[in-house]
Amino acid sequence: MDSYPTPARPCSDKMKAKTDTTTDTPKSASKEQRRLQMADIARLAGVSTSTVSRALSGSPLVNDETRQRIAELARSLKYSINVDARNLRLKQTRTVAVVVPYDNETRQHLSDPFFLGILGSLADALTDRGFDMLLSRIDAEHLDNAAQIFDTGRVLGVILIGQWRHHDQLNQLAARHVPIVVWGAQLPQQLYVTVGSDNVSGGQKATEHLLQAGRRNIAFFGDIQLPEVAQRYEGYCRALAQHHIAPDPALIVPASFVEEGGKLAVAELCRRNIPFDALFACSDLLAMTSINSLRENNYRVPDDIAVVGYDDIELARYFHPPLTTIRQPMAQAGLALVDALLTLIEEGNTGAHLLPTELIVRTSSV
Amino acid sequence: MDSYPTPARPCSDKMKAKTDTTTDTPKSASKEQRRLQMADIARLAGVSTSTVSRALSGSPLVNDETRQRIAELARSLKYSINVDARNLRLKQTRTVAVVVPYDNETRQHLSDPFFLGILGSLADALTDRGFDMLLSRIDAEHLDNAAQIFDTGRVLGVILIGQWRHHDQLNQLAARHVPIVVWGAQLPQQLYVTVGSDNVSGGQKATEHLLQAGRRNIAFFGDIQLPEVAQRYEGYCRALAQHHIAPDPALIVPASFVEEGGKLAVAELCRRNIPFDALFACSDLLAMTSINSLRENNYRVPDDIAVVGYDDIELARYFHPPLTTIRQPMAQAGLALVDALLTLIEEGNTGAHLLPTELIVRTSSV
DNA sequence: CGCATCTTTGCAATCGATTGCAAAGATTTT
DNA sequence: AAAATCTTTGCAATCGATTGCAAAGATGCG
Repeated sequence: MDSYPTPARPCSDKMKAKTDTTTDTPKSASKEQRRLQMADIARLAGVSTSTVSRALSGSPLVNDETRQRIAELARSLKYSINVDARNLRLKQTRTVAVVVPYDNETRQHLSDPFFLGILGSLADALTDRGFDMLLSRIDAEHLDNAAQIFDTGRVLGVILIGQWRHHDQLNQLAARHVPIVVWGAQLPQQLYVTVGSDNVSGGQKATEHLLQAGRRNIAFFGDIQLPEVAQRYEGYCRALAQHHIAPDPALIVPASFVEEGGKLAVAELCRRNIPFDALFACSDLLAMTSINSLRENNYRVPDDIAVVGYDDIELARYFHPPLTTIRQPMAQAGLALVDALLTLIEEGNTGAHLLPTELIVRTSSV
Repeated sequence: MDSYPTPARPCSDKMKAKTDTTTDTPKSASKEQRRLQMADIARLAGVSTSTVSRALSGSPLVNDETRQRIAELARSLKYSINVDARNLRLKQTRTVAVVVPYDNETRQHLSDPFFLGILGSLADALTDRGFDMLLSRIDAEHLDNAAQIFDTGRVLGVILIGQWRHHDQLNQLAARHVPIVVWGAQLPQQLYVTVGSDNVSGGQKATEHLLQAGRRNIAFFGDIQLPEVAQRYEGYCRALAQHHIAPDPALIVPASFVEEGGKLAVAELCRRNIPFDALFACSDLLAMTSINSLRENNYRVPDDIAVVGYDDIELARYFHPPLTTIRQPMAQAGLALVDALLTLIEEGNTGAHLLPTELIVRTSSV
């Protein structure tokens, strides 16, 4: 592995010192002016860099009038402090890593609208709190690589969007004291912090809603290997149990979130000729592709098949028919993830955070 | 403005020096071990930091066997280099800023699926080339604030997703030699680099397609204040002109990209009782919300009104009816933006980049 | 007027890496 | 065996900021 690339443009200290004594190199200085630094401000203000540093950081050790002058100068020259140097000296940073796993097999990159939405919500939450956001992608099969970005010291913690099947890797990270918060489901023996919606009650609400509508053969579309989906499935089973219905294994289709998941799942049900009158899909995307397939197979939605999705992505309401779904509070999600990370760093692990879900009834189910 | 916050956790150099001579402070050292640094590796390997540095960066100046040993040690201890320190010394960075404007009035944050998609595509392109991505948001009315992140020295350039109406501000940035590439339309007297799809030909293709289908009263939905939309409008006019049709001002509705844009636009047309048999919407989102409104007003799509969108977001094909649209090549977009930025930095401004558009015919128009 | 106190500033060490140069050790040449 | 060369390593300066301490200047008090 080529972890430590050779620097592209070496620079010679001694040569620099030489040219310093001479006047400006005419060629490069003409266009590409050197970035402004604190020493420049100091020179122009006739003070030392100490004073500039103190002035700009609001230290009481500097005369008010001096501070004004320096601040004005810095502003007028559009000087911005070199954050790398500052971070190095202070051993601190205001940057948070946000990591999005991608599935190496399906090459599915950052495409699910729900995850993209979370990203937007995170950008908002971090910006509001004055943090920068370093976005990166990692192979979903090696979530533990998320630690690397932390080890480089550029970020104070990591937010990982998507838990996948790698509970163990995440536990290892937590054991190494990597400050990490994961969007996903809370699991037993979990050392890391999760933020996620209450999947069990979400699944239960969706199923209960379909049962209330008189449906009895409710198909479940989703990959139970994924913890979040597994919990939604548990909610599904609970709701059925309350109505004294045993879950029918034939109605459980392990549809993945990939592109044609819904199509394949519907085809599977049709092929096996299994009667069903409702469908709970574990994501809105899955619900939408499923509805399209149902339509192609001459099922009417909701008349023949009532459909409930999950997520409440923005387009759910614009779909035809508008999608009944379980809303995960996206705006809250970003805030909750950021707060969880900051709390983790300051106070240690305070456990998992569950966000409430809400049944949004539109016309795909009634 | 509070641009220079006071550091939260000051650290005393002299005190550090004192504790260094004593043994470990039992309390803090027990759990929160200090981050590993090059000096540690050097000490454990029995060499100097120079050698470690050279070994990890693959310099030929170090003995192969020594390099092996050091590399192995670093790997086993999961040592990662401190990127801030390295960047500071080398005066270089492998980080690119990606800036997404948000509309302060509508508080519309990062929600259009197309922009989110570009983001994903950028994340891919940057990761592939070994760059990190620093994501931030700025007020769309002050695009020039995008320079600030560059002035801090943390990024080698800026990619701005969305041009809005602020051609002038962007030109100022370019004049200041901020390396910036903008997703948007090429305009006259443009100093900065843009990457965008060929909006004129895109608009033309969409309109031509509707004309071919025999439609004659084609409504145009979009905010012509935005350069990209203006160009699509120009394409619309050209196509009409080729068929000797004069654009009818009554059919031009300045729908914005906000949530209920389509609904309002359709309502406006209905209210004014203007006959139309086709609709070209300047984004898929707009097309979708418009179709929903049309349906509520008892128009059939495409029988009564043929609709063409723009973008070809993933959900366009899953919509009902599946959306005819102009595809902007999203995956290419990320690559093109990154390449344009790198070229700009290395070779200076080489002009605007136009990506081809493609008419994707689905059932909303035929 | 002299000395103590307070306010304001600058010097210099420091953060963790990189690299030119010098020098030690190994190897070859004469 | 001595000199020349090559290989490998370490020293120390450097990147741009921060901050403890010392010191200069201003002010107050007896």
